[in-house]
Amino acid sequence: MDPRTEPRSRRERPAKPALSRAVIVATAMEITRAEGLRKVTMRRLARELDTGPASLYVYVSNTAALHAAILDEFLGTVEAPAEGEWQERLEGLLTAYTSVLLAHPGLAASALVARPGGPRYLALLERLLGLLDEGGVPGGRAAWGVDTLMLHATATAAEHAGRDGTDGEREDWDALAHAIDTVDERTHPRIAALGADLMSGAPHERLSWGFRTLINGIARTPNPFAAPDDDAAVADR
Amino acid sequence: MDPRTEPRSRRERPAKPALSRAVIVATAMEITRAEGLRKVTMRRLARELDTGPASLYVYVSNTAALHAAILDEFLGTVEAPAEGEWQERLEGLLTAYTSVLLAHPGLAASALVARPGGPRYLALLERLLGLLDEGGVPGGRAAWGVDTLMLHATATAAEHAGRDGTDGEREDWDALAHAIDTVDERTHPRIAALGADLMSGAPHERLSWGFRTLINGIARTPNPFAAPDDDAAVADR
DNA sequence: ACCTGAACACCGTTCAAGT
DNA sequence: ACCTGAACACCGTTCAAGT
Repeated sequence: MDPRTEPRSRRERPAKPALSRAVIVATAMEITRAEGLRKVTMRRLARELDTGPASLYVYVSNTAALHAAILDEFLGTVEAPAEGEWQERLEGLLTAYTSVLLAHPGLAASALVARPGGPRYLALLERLLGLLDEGGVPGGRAAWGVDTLMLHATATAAEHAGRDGTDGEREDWDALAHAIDTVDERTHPRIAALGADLMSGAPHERLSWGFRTLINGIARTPNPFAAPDDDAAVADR
Repeated sequence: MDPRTEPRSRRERPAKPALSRAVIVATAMEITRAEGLRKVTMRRLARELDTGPASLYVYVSNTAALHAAILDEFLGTVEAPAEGEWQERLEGLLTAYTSVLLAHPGLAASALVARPGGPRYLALLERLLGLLDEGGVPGGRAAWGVDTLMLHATATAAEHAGRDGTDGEREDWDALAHAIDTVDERTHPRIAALGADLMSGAPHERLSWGFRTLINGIARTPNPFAAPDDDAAVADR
């Protein structure tokens, strides 16, 4: 088994795989895991599968649909915490969702634009609604709130996944921090007064505060479309 | 001045404009207004300016920086309402910001990724912080909350600007609505119970509820990083 | 009937070679 | 010293022509 004596082709191709939707999606997920969703292009996929890009259109209607299928697949890996108060489990589930998006650059941006509706998405939705119900949040508020919570998680991930961390991103942050630091206190009194508070906190602390903020707001903001269920009181935290 | 007798070249070129950052940004804004930010590419811009794409890199470091400059310019057109309670004016200002993003497809997506830090962005931030201060929201919560409010507005706009409204978008929505309608009530009890509530409400009603939800949450969720200012009480609405 | 090569219409960015 | 033509390395999608 000495790797030096073992002959090895540059890339092991077990014959040529028969094309199918399943093979395409599986290959796309491999690329996503290795290099991020941005590299999952029709042409790249075709190259990987030893065919021309036109062939893929027999199984996948377009790039957006392919990305949506990959997203739903990844949603299956979101794990909910098993213990704690309902708020903690809710926050944990949302944090896990955010982490999955952050782990694969480009996934978040796609989740923001694609209307997800696959089975894994529905399962995640159900879990979120279950936790809100457990916390006594009225149905109408939970129904609208769950969208807001998902949007917050997705948008936060998209914001962070945008920057490749390479170069200009740090500069942008520094530039904003400097602009806030040196702002004219006559024209921008509030920014000057708050100063460092505006840039404080690690990303995960900001995310956690955002979830708690939303949960508190959802619990106490009546949905004007739902049956009157406004008597519920939920404790702040 | 009869337009039929007035000779008119296919495109009036007042000689060839001297290249400069200002000319590039101005031309880019024209394209954005007419066809959306997505059409603002280095090559398209170069074509419009009668030169090669390489020439633009003398004045603009890359496409992302150009898009950020355009965004900040558009932020200057966000108008705040002059009357009403602080919550109404805050919601109005955020709605105006959202409308600007929605008016120019691609702007929202860019706002989500680019760290905005231009003068118009700072002015908008100041106005938002001023309104939160007027409402008695403690500084630490306002400092973190303002980011959350902007993110919610930006993400909502990005979500809606993604769909060109052309074709597959309606199908996606119908598919999700159908999936929710026909969900198995044993595996997905909460989705089944809430049913139509999950899809109810016009986009602007959802957006408004989202802002109110966030404002309510921000006012009553302590910022763990700021000085203790937890005694503030703000009425629900 | 099913599949796909080749084409159409684009991209961002760099760099060597010109003025 | 300054500017840019041309090249490199890509895109998504369609459709006529093949098997």
